[in-house]
Amino acid sequence: MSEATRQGGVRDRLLAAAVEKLEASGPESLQARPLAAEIGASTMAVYTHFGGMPQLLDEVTREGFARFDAQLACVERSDDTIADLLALGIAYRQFALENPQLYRLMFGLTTPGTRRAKERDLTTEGSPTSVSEGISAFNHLVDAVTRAAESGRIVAEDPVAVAGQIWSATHGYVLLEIAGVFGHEGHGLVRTLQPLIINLLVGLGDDRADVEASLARALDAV
Amino acid sequence: MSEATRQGGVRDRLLAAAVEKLEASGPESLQARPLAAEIGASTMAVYTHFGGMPQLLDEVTREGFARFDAQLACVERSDDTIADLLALGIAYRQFALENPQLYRLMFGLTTPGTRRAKERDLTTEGSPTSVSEGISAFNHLVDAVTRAAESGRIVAEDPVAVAGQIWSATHGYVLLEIAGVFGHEGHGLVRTLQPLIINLLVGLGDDRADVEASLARALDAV
DNA sequence: GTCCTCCTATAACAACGTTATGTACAGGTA
DNA sequence: TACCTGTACATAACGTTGTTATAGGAGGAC
Repeated sequence: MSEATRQGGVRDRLLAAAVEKLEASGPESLQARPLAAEIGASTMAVYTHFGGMPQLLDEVTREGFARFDAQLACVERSDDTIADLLALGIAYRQFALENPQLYRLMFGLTTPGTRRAKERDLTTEGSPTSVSEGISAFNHLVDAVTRAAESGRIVAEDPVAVAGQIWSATHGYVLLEIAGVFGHEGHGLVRTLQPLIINLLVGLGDDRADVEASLARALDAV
Repeated sequence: MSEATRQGGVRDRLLAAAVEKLEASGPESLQARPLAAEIGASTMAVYTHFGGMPQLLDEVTREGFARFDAQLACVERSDDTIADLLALGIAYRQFALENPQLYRLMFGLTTPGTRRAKERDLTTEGSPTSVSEGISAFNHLVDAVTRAAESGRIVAEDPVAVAGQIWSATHGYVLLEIAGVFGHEGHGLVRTLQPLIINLLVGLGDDRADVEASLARALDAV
């Protein structure tokens, strides 16, 4: 373990290997023995550094939200608040499609493969810590909605509720796209997600032509 | 096994026990030994009747879609096509909230707890059979959208695409509600789902007051 | 040097999915 | 009736999983 240990602690390398392996081979491949072997350590490393596989999964979830938050924070702001909102949605979808396994784990949709983690409650399965951290990523959306409302483009008396609506729509679409419902050639994006968000924003008070112009602007900004 | 065998075959009782246990204790509790013991049989019953735990999970998924389809089929039609559409959404949410574990399994969001089912592809994880059967349930929505478009309430040149939009929104909201994001007192329904669908339908061309009237009608019909 | 603490490797345990083996019971054929 | 065939079942075993117990070793405090 002489040279392997050099690049970061055992804990960090274990966590990094877990995140990578999750996306590569799915959650059921996150097993204590192969994971530890991958970084040249023994199984005990999982228990001394995390306490067990469920806690390691929690840390993977936390790491996922951190990356998610970082990616959403990269979205720049312009004077077109709707374009900013749409750009946020584009970044949201991009993260989910690039990290589908991580995305599902983050939102409690992945069942922990660990057998003995039966104490988890169903309704709070998003894991208590991860939900509160997920709020950080959610706040990006609330901010964008608030700015869009302040700019007069949409009506949002309750920005949190409006953000919840947009979140629901995007979340649902992204999961269905990951599941392959819309086909694998990106047809779903222009046939479903873009019209969905456009229609929703029109319903929220914006003009359709203005939304489409903002969408074009957001797509160019990528 | 004298009296236990009487009520239905071993296969049916095994499947019924699996569905019940899934909703009661989560997917990781679907284990061969306890399941077989629950109906007074030995573990081999799982293999003679299903071939293994993954196939049993597939059958549970199929059963879920059958129940889902049956529940959606119960929604009656009226001359208010938007009210019918909303009633379908109400039934959709009701099924998902009453069978959250089954719902997540159906849409491939639950990782099979069985370790050796590694051959599953990520993009087709909705499982090949279940997606095609899920289309049956989806067709209820497409029909409702088509009728709403024909009645002139909304504009839907591509009813399948519009149905996909409504599906995405409802699916996403329901999953977030199951995850407990909107709190557990049903605030999410009136603050998020109802405004979301209303705004979406307004964006699709209907009048806001008409949508709200139809929603009231759909809620009364329950 | 001595002690203390943390981390680690090895080995073992219970439980899981799965498979192999032997047995009991059903239905057809003579 | 007697025999054969095949399906369904119970028992036991195998490999792998998460986890735990135990012993060994590295690095600082005094």
